[in-house]
Amino acid sequence: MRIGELSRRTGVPVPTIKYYVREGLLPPGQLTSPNQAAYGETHERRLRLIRALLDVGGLKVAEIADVLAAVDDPERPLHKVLGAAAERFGTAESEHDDAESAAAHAVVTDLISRRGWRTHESNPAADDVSKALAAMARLGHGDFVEVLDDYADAAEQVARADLAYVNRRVAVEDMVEGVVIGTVLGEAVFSALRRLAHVDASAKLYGADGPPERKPKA
Amino acid sequence: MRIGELSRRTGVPVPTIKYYVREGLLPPGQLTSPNQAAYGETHERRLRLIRALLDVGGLKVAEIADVLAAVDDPERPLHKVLGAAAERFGTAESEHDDAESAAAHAVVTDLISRRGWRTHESNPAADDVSKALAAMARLGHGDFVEVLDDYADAAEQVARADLAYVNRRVAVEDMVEGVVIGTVLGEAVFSALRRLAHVDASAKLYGADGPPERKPKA
DNA sequence: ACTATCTGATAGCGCCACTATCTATGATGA
DNA sequence: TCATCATAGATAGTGGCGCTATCAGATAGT
Repeated sequence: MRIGELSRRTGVPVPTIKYYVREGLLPPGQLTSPNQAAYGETHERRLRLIRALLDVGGLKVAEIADVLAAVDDPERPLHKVLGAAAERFGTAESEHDDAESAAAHAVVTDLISRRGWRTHESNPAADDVSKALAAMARLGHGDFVEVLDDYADAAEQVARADLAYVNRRVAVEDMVEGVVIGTVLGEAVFSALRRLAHVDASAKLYGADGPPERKPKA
Repeated sequence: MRIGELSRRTGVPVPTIKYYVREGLLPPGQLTSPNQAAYGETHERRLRLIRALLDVGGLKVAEIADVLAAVDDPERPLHKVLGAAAERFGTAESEHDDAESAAAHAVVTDLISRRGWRTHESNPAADDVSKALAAMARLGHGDFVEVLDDYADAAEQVARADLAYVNRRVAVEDMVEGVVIGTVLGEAVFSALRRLAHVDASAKLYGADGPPERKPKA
């Protein structure tokens, strides 16, 4: 298959495919002459994965490059693969070391130990949680922590479902790719389901006509 | 308070504050003379909300403008407020009408009716779900639909917790703002908790040393 | 009076995901 | 054979976004 057909099959413009190759997202085609290259089904599949991660998962091109490099490296432990994608926040950068951040960090540390989660508070995801909680606290929603356990229950349930899914189809496809797809696209699925469930819960709580009348802002 | 102090208190540079005012995210200060304006605590609070939505929630400035316009409009029904923020995907645009999209749409319609969710398949979030499922199907993960009910269970649980939280503090703060904060920042919290739970579930399933050895790609 | 600060306006910057254009080469078909 | 088309690889440009720099003219505080 030449690049034109790859483009036709996936709907990705030819210059964009070349761009992905330049950025290391997609391996170059097999050169058959100085200006002809052949692409196979692995290219097509990889290209679809890239577009899904971009369009549905919302990852940036550089993040996708990291993730795919991890996917392609058989030495890389599976649990490190997602660390490459997990840095959706600024990671460090704005190091608020105020009261809210400290309190939020303590809450997260407590949550992890209380639930017996086999992870460490140094996990970047733990920082993300405390960053979000600290932002909420600064907005006067410090008591959001009271629903954290409900959230954690649901997160455990989702994680169990994800792991079972990946584990079940280990022989069928490459497992690591399955983890990436399940994690990134699964997040998009869950997020949208949550919005649907919000509508439902709201309808059940307030009736079909929506919530009660509002008071104007102070 | 003048703009300099507002900037100092929130850590947002003065030109950025002016930019937010231009973009309609922040109301202008009360003019006390042709070139002096006074800002109050509502401005400070609003500014912190903007930064949280931007930094933690990952919303775009234009989306924040929509959401805040809805928040400030007392006529707007509460359940419409989040529609403004819910369009995190391209909404329509790439209207794949292939087999995968049709199948995914049917799956979502079935899920909604099967669970008795009081929402309609025309909800943009439903499109988001089917878009993600269709992308998965194209990647050979069509059987991800089998975990959808686990996801939906968890989503219902989260939604119930969110509604209970918002409902409980209705008198304390403005309710609509609480919904926005809970929804947007809550998503960030849940997403990070899910990543932590993944690590834990993976450790429990495979042992602390991570998953078994990998096979190289075909 | 003098300096720091302010408003409002306009222009520019840096990043990002492409997209356009070009040259030199090779494939394809009447 | 030869005209036409597609391709590889390289470089430059585009449009959107979230700011950021600079300026003129006015005011505040001391």
